[in-house]
Amino acid sequence: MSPVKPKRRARRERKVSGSITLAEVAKMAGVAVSTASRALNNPEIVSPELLQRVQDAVSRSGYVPNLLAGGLASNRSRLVATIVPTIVGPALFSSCIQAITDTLAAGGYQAMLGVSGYVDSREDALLAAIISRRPDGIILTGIVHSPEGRRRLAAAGIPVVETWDLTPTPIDMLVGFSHEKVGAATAEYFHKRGARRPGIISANDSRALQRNRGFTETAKKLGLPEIPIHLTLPPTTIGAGRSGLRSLLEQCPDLDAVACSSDYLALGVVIEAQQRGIKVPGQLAVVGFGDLNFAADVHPTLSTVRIDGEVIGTQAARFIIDRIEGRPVLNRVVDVGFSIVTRESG
Amino acid sequence: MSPVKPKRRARRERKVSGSITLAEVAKMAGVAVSTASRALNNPEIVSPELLQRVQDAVSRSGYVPNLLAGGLASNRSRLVATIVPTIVGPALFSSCIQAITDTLAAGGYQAMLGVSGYVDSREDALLAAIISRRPDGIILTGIVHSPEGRRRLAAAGIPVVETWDLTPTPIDMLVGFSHEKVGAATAEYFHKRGARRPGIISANDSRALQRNRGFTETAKKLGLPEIPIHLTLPPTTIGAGRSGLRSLLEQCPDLDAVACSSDYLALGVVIEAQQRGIKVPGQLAVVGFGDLNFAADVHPTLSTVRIDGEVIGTQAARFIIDRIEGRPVLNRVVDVGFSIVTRESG
DNA sequence: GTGAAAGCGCTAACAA
DNA sequence: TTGTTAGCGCTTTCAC
Repeated sequence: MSPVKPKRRARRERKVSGSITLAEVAKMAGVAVSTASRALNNPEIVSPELLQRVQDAVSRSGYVPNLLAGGLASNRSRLVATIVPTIVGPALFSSCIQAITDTLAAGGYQAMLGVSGYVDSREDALLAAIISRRPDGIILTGIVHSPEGRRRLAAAGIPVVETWDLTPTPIDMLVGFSHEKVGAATAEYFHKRGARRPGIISANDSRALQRNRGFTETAKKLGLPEIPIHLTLPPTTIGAGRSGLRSLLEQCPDLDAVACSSDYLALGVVIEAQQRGIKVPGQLAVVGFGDLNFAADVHPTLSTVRIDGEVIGTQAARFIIDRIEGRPVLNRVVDVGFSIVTRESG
Repeated sequence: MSPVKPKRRARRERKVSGSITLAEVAKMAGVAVSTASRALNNPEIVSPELLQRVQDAVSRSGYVPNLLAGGLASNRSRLVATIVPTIVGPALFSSCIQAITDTLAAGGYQAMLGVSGYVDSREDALLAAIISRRPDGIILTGIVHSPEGRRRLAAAGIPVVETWDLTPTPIDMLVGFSHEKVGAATAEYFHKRGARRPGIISANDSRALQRNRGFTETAKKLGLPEIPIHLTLPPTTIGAGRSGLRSLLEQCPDLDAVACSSDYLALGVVIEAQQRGIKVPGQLAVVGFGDLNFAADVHPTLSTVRIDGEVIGTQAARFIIDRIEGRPVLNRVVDVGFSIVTRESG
């Protein structure tokens, strides 16, 4: 019986990218593709001569590697996704994101920023889109609220770092600080400085609410009266601070201190107070949150809670890199703490 | 002669991703991979019954598509990269980026944000990293300065939109406004309102410098004296505005108007003026740039140049989507213009 | 409408 | 060291 000769199929017609491939570079350099690949990824294991020839071919051809293909083959994308709720609001995240980007870049990874918005469903969709791209790690600024999202993340088996928040049940790794302690410390701060009727102006987001809880509970222990709270929708603006103070004063004319969930709100409070002839800090003490770049430049200068976003970002990126590169991460939770910066406003 | 029997090689050992693949979904649904693929990407061409079976299998297995593989095979990544110089500085970009993200998401594309920093070499490196990921389009906020970068972009054959600037030689598509005209309009604005000794406080970046040029040239035509300029390094802050005014007043004590390259600077000028007992707008008119969210909330409210970042972002994203989807882009350059918002400060 | 299989460009196992 | 080649998981021909 004659052997079944496989039918020779015509070569499939496929539209190709058109750009230079590693194979072409290899041919130019007169080496095998694998050698060219090694020359680019592990130059130290290639003989100097061939290395040189490959590098020449690369620069002559203008070759740009296709990381989609590389990632698929190696199962490593060299991409670390960072999800932020917004880039509009609290400029507080900015230095953190910058630090993440820089630290990752230094380690040979690329940061990919995704903006989730404040809607849970959007966040889930973004998460799915991101996981589809098989990043080597994911950094979340703020917790993922939906259980669906958390499950997806856990299932993906990708290193995850949550930031800004010290939640009791992290998905994987965590770097942040205790919002409750910030609130408690602020209440003590006011109390120590003689305030007897403090209030709160705060964005209606979960982290700010945690700080409020810390504040009110401590205030109670210190024997302060019920704390009036004015909530405002994010993003926090100077305007919201102004109207917040108006509303708080209506509820409570003898207000003598305000804790704000952002420096923008605090600045708004100061401006509104000045307009009304209320002396800050004489009659009203104001403490903000974030130590944004203007806090030391306005008049009066703003007392505020300072968080080191850079430290958070750097640590988060390190966590991811360590995990990717197989180094053991002993302590999965890092508390970076905070400090209250005393300036003129309170 | 007996046919050469190809030696049966042992199956290669390869570490695999471990996650569910389309092949497994297909097997679960009892269909071919190609059918499963079609069910996900072109549901309308698959029979309702098989479609249902595939969808069931997807949800039962928790399948997450691998877009690296998909992108490699289809030569379309569904990724649009957006490069921003920074996310710290002018919050002006924020609404633009948000609009880009939203518009792309609505069209089924994902926005990937890259932060370039202000260093050219960093920008080039980022560009290379991004092109390696084969995005379907690239949106640049601000021009790419290095010729190397421009060449790379052109060579990549990826749709490119430049934004914020109306340069004479766009790489591809462009949406922005004329910074020179902004400067000219500001000079005219001051002149019309009676200023006789205007000055400029401005960041030392190319766009702000273009506005300065427009300002000084128009001022000259209007017969105004030489314009004193104080330059400051980005990012623009309230503090920089304050010291800027101090320095300008030293050079030129009879200053009666200041154009600032950002609202932060303008607010700093207002604060410094108040500290010195200079009346704004009585003795000093101040105009900012950006119409940031606080401009209407501070006291006095800030006159400023307003750019609609949302329009820019939406248009940029539309450009990209149209191009990707093969719709003809007739007009590759869009001027979105600007307006001067008159408020209390000038 | 469905299935088989040939790639996409690259990495890595294996052989030499 | 270097070369050969089998995949990575998917899309898209091509054939039925």
